[in-house]
Amino acid sequence: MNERADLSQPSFSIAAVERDTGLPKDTLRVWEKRYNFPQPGRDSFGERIYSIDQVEKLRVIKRLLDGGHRPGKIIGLSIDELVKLAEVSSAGTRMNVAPDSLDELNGYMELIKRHDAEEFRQTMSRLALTMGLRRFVVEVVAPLNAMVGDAWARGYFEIFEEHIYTETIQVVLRNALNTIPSTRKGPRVLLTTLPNELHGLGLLMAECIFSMEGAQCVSLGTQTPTYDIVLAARAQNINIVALSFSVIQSSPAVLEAVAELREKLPPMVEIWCGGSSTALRKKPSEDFVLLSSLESISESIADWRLRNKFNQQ
Amino acid sequence: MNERADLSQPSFSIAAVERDTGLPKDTLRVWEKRYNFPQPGRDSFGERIYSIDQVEKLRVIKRLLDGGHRPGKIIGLSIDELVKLAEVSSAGTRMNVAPDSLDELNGYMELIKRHDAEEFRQTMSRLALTMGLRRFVVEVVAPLNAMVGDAWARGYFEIFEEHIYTETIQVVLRNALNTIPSTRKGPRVLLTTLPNELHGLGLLMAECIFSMEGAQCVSLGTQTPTYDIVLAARAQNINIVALSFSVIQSSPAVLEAVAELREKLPPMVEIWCGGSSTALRKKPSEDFVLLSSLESISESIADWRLRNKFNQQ
DNA sequence: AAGTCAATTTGTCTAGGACAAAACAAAGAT
DNA sequence: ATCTTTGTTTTGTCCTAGACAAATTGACTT
Repeated sequence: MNERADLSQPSFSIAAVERDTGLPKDTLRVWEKRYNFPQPGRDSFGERIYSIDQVEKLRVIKRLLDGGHRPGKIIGLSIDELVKLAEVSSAGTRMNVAPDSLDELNGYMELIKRHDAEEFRQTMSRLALTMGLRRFVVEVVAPLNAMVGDAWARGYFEIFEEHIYTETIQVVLRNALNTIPSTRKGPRVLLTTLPNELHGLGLLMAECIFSMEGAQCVSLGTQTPTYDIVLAARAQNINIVALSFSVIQSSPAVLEAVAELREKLPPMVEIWCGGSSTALRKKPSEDFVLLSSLESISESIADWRLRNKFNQQ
Repeated sequence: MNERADLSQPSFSIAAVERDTGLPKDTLRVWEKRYNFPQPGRDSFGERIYSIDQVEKLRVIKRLLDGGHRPGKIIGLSIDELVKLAEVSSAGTRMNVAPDSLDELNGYMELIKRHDAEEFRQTMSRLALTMGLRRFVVEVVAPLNAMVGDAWARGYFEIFEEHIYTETIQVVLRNALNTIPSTRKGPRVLLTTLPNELHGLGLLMAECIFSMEGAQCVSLGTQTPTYDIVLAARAQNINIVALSFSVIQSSPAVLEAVAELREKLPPMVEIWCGGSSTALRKKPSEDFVLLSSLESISESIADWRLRNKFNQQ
């Protein structure tokens, strides 16, 4: 019950571990039996007490799991091997960044690491202005997201540094969004994520691009149940429902939820899906339009405009 | 697994109910045995399936529980009786609203209900400007939050309407925050919530007040593990860690987490806790400063300034 | 290459039992 | 009469051990 009762010997209850790692209690217990890790100690009441080392290893494991690795293969590895694995798996994500801009991006990373939050925020604001919002989102924020995620998995970034990064970018983007004059002409786009998906930054990035293309955006924030998306689409007279997915979700659940949504929504309302989730890319589906990258939002919007030239509201 | 498979007959798995109500699976199972409610049906695999009615009753019960009621006394009541009870209990919270401004507030509620999001946003923006940010937060946003929560618990608001409300207020507040010139003189305040607490609006409201008082705010967003709060406080040279709690958390877990934080943070760094959670109010604690209301932030800051007159940075 | 089927892995559910901590109620002391 | 102390009840969360569907993998066929 009392985690970290002592500074020298911090210990976590199973509830605390669930809270800090996101791994359900049931899973922690069954791993203990199946993979012999983690093997927590027991307090005087026979309840599990996890060490800080175990929790940290669990965090890295969780991250690799989200990246597509399987527990049985990686749980036995040492923390060093896990970290190395995290580096390898993340290398692919950064491919599409020009090598010369990589130096710049690394410079921004250092700014965060140096904990100069104010300087970082100003730099980002300036960039957003000089580059233009779209290029800023596509060429700076998107790759930085990946790099920050990597840095965390590698242990180079602490969670709080990731939080500061996320918060800062959010402020900059929201601020930029405010400067875009609202329109009454473009498609009405509803932006949200499904339940269990609480990564709101991708959503905000998408909203930036959509707004730049002259769409009328209505954001519901994260975690809207499918039923409520249908209700909201009706109430807000929506043309396009845009959903953002991060890696965290399991593939079939995602596809199923989208299929369900497709069934409930009027046929006129389109569903557009984007994000880094691999689930979307597996099978081309009639249910939704795949936004394979942030750039493709622009194309899809242009496409939509052509299709709806005559019955545009 | 698939909640709401059908619009006409939505059903929830135990995991879905936990997510939607905040009641842990273990608790749901033990209630079933002890109080004979909820009595979910079973699917072909023998797994519990909860009806929408049961989930809605559970939501009201959770709300009453957070308000200090006890399960054994209220679980047997009908949904109507529960709602009545909820109205009575929440009446106390709204006490501090002048009766004439109640009409105004109800007007804003109607605006949301009418799904005129743009109109609502403009109204709020205007209010924030004319009233001043502090009065706007204290006299409009805070009571509206409570009213929206009530409306939702009573089934008058859909989830998506609450989402639109939250999103809109967030935009307005963040926008207002941007206009406040940053200072280098006040206390450095770290704002965040503990894991499991994903209600970010309270945090944002607090940030507004803090900023208006000339504090230097660093927000980590929601859900920062205690350990990372300590790291962040060190890295950012923080004087005050401000935590926001909504009703969702269980009392002992909250107090325990705060105690843990107190132990890990340098004695110089103060912990200030606010929010609607009843847990904080139970026992006066040496561990933290209780912010009983948004207004009390101002007093506490003034107090802090006095105490730290000479060693201010 | 692409689809089908079986084997394996993996998460989450079930059951009933246990027990400490919180909340309450009743008796005692100031 | 109000405050402490005590015992009793309520309540949440943990435990074990087993089960099984869903997800993934790998081998086989088209």
